[in-house]
Amino acid sequence: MLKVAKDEKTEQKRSTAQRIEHSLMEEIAVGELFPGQRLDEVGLAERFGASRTPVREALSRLTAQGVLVAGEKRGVFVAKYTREELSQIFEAMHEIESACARIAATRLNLLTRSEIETAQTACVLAAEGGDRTAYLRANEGFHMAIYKATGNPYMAEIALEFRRRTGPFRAKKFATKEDLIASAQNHQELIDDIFSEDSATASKSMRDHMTVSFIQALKAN
Amino acid sequence: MLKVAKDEKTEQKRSTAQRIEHSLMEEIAVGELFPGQRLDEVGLAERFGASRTPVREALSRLTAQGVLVAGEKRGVFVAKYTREELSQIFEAMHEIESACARIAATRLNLLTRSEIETAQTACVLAAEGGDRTAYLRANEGFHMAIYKATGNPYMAEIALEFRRRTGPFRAKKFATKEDLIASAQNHQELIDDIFSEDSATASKSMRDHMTVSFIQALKAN
DNA sequence: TATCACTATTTTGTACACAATTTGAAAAGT
DNA sequence: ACTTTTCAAATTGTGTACAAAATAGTGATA
Repeated sequence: MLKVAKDEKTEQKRSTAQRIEHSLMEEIAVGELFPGQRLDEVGLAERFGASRTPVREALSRLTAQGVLVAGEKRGVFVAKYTREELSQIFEAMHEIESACARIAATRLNLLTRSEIETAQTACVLAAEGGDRTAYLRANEGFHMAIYKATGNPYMAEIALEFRRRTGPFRAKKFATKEDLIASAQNHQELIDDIFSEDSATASKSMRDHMTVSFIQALKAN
Repeated sequence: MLKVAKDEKTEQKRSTAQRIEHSLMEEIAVGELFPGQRLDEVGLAERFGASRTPVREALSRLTAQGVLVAGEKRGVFVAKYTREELSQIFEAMHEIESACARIAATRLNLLTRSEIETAQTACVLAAEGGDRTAYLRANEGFHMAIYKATGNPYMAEIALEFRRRTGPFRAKKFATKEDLIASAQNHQELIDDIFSEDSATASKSMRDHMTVSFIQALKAN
């Protein structure tokens, strides 16, 4: 198979339902679908050129993941959180991220160190270039490299789930090039502490990083 | 509405799909459906007197929650974990439970203290009666009372999700009445430490409780 | 006997249609 | 003018049918 075919497979995944699910997830993460927006089954069916059945399956799964919520009225909506709820979500994410850093610090190896550094390089490049979208992606990659370094796919899974749920809200805080550069510098300190292989230091450093990040995000929402 | 009607509503919830979802979740938690077992869409449809449509929705949601997994062959299966995977899941659960205990210790109030004590009373009663099923339920209630005491529904949500995923595996370790009583006594120590309102003590106590619990569970699986 | 190919059967994915709720609005009555 | 009731339209939930895909089984050939 050629590269193109592989890319197509990555895009199409398997079924129509999965294609719709991933498309919606992407649109929510990027912010094309804004929080609170209602998702109409028939409308989506027309948009994707499918029937309601696969659309329903996609919506159902996204709801189970917490990316969408069933409103008290009819319809499902892109999850929208009050500042209070956002604060609670960030508190939970805070705990999980720092647990990841703590575990990762005890399990580092050459491969995972290298992957974290590579991801950080991408962050720095995107920040210096002032490319906001690229930085958002690189930032995800950086945190995912840390998740992977835990060697625990289940920790990684929940960390990633929170990251998805909060994506639209965290993205807001990156307005200027200076924001990007400041974030990338924060990463560097975090890396140093994780690479010290002292779990307490790593955990505390991640706590600080996330605290800063969340306070900025709360201000922007 | 009469009490009976309310119970019926609790049982039926809302839609056929949700009824099936909860029934399956229950059966998995109790162990009627054992890990690795294949779930057949048409078979379930007949069993629940419904068509494949709501069955598919239920299976889809349970898969998104990690209770079921899509096998490499056809069909969905009750999640089955190797001892290695189980160990990783327990590690993650370990982190989350102790984070819950830490947060709960800082946010206790009269209501949540009372709810934790009530849940513990139910545990002790079930343990002394040697009623394994009742103890399993009471134990869930006890941990859920702690989750609730965090005041953070999102922490509670992920903790509960792990609890569901590991239900069948943790249940195995409760074989004799002595197992139940020992577990209930462990609870009491944990309560004392959480009620001390010192977050570090509470967290450490939960870590110890879960460590013991998981080691026993790993032995039994 | 083993391997390959082809067919048949099971199973999954999607479309469509219908039934059951719910919401919103209009109309009627106080 | 405000409440209540009724009705219509939109929307969701479920059943059924059909198409596509995959697995298992059977047979043929080397």
